[in-house]
Amino acid sequence: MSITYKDIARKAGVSISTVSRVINQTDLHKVGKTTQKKVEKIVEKLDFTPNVIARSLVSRKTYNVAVAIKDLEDIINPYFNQVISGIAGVLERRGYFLQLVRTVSAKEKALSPYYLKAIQEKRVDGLILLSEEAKNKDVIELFAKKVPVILVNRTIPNITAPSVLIDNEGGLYDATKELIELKHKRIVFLAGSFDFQLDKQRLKGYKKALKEANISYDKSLIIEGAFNFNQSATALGGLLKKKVKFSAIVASDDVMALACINLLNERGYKVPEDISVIGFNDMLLLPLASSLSSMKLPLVELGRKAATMLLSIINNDPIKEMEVIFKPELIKRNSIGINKKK
Amino acid sequence: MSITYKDIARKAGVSISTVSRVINQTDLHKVGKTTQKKVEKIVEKLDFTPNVIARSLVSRKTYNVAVAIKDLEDIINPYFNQVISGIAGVLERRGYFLQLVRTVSAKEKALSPYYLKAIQEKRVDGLILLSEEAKNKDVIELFAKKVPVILVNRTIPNITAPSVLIDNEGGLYDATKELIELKHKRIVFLAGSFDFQLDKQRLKGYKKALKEANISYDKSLIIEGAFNFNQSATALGGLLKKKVKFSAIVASDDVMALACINLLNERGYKVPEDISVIGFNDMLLLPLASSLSSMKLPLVELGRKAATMLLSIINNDPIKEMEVIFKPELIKRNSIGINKKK
DNA sequence: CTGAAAGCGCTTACAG
DNA sequence: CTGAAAGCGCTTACAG
Repeated sequence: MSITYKDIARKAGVSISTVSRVINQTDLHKVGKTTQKKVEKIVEKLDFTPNVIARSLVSRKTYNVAVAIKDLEDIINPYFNQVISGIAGVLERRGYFLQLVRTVSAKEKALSPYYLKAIQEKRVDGLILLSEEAKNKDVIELFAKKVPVILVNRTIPNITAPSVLIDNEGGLYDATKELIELKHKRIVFLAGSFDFQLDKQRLKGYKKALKEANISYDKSLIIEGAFNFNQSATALGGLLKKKVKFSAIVASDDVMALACINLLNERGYKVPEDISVIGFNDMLLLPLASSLSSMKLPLVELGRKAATMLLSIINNDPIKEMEVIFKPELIKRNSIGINKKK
Repeated sequence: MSITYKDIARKAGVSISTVSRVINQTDLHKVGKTTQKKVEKIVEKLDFTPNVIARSLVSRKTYNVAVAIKDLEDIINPYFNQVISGIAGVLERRGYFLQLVRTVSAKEKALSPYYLKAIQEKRVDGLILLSEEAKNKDVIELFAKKVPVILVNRTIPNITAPSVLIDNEGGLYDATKELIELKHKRIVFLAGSFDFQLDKQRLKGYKKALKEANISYDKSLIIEGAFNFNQSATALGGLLKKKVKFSAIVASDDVMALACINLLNERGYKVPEDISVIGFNDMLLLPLASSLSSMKLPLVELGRKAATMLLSIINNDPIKEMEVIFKPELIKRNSIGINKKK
C-alpha cells in the first residue's frame, strides 16, 4: 500500500502528531529541531505526499474549485476556453485544482444537476459559474447556503452577487454606432438567444444606438443563431430568403459572424463591399484569419479576476468590489466599410 | 453543519449500516422493504448526497480523472480543447469528474510537478497525458506503480503503453506528397520543436516523400516555430531574410500556418499564387476562416477513445488494443496551388 | 433482516 | 517539546 503518517512516524521513532506538525509546518516552534530534521529527512527520502482526501475529511477544504459551463464540450468555444485559461492560471498559482463541470444535465438520474452535485458531495470549495443555464433558483440557494460562488457575465434579479460582468449593452451600442457612422441604416443583429440576459442587454444597446440616430427599429432585422456556426448560417439564410434588405450585421459572437461571412460569400455578396460585419469577443486568431472586426474583451483577464474573487471569498478575505465590469472595445479590421447603397 | 448518515439513521430509527446499504444499493436483498422505503423517503426529502471525500477515503476511488497539458493556459489551443472535449464527454457520461493539471512546473516549491502531485495526493484515479513535457522517467515510474495512465500522441521508448496515437509520419508524408504533385520542389517544413517526438516523426514523413520523388533534402528549409503564432512568424521571417528560396510550406499546426499566411501577405506574397501552405490538425473554424488546407484529425473522437481506454483500465476491464492510431486526412482548401516558378 | 465496531489517513485540542 | 485519543463521514466484514 501507500505510505502514511504512521510509516513516517515509525521510521522516525516519533508520534504521528509530530509528523503532522512537521509536514504542515504548524506549531513548529513546539517541535525540537532535531526531531524536525529527522522527520523531514524521511519525508524527503520517501518523496512522501499526504493523502489529500484524508486531510480534506478533517479540514473540510478540498483545494478544488469547480468551473461550470453549459456542456463540457463547450470548452471548444474560444470564449469559454479563454476565460477558463485565466481562471486556471490563478488557481494553479494558489495551489488549487480546477474541476470542470456542466450545468445542463442530459438524462441524469441524480437528484441534482452535475454542477450542484460537485458542491453537495463536497468535492469542491467553490464554484465559478460561466453558464447562463444554471437556474436562478439553484444559484440563489447556493448563496443562501453560503457556498462561495462567482457569476460570470450574468446577474440574478434582486441580488447583488459577487460577479464579473461584461458591458453587453455598451458593446452592442458601440458596434451599432460605428456601423451607423458608416452610413448603414438597416443593420441586422444576429443574437445567440434572447433567453439569455446577455443578448437582452445587447439588444438594448442596439436599440439605443438606433434611437440616437433616429433610425426606426425594425424587428425583422433581429435574428437568433444559438451561438453556433450552423444555426447562425441558417438564421441568416432565412433572412436572405425572405429578401429582407440590410447592409450590415452585428453578431453576438465571432463564430456566428464568421458563419455570416461564409454564407454571404457563397451567395455572391462581398464583405465589406456589399455587407459589413462585426463580431463579438474578438476570439483569438479567428478574426485575424478572416479580417473580422470585433468587440474585443480581455477574456483571460476576466477569468483571472473571477478566480481571484472566488479565492478571496473562500479564504474569507475582504473583496473590494462585488461586481467588476469589463467593457468591450471595437477592433476594426477589413470587414466593415461605408454603405454605398443609395 | 451538513447532513450525514448519522442524521439519516437517527431520523429513520435505523443504524448507519442500513443507511449505507440503501444509499449504495448494496446487499439490498438483505434489507427489509419497509426499512428501505423509510430510509429512501428521508434521503429524498433532505436531498441528501453522501460526502464523497469520506467515501473516497474508504473506497480508494475518487471518480476524478486528471488530464495533463503542458500549461493550463494551453486549453486555449484548439488541439487540446478538442481532445479534452472528447475526454470530458465520456467522463461525464460515466460519472467521473475531470481535473485539469499541468506538466510544467513554474517556480514550484513542491517536490514533484503538479500533475504528479494529483496522483500522489490520491486526488485522482487515473491520468491522461496530453503533453510531451512529462518526463519519460516519471511516466515509467507511474506505470511501475500501476497508476492508470493513457498517453496521447507520444510513446515511451521500449515500452508498450496504453496510448492513443497520431500517424505523424504518414500525415506529413501525405502533405508533402501533395505539394510535390503540385510541382513544388522547395518545401519548407515549419515544425513546432524537434525536442518532440511528433515533429521527429513528421520530419521522417517529409523526408520520405522527398526521397520518393528524388528531391534532395535541404536542411535550410527546416525551421521551428514553437507551436505558436509569434515564434512561427519569427522563424519564417528569418528564412525570408536569408533569401532562402521556397514555394510551399507545411506547418505542424494550423496556428503556425496562419502565422505564415499572415506574414507572407504582409511581405507582398500571395497565397496560394506565390506560396502554397498546408497546416496540421484542421482546427475547427480557423482553416475555414483562412481557406487553409490542413491535415484533419478526429480530435474529439481521439479524446473519447483515450477516456474510454482509461476507464477500462481503472475498472480492470480488458482493453482490446493497447495502441490506437488515428490517421490524418488532407483537406484541400484554397491555400495550395500548382507551382508556377520555372 | 439489522447493527456494533473497526478502520480509511489525516488534524487537533488536550494532557503531560 | 511530545504523544495518546477523539473524530471527520463513510464502508465493510462480522456477529447475531
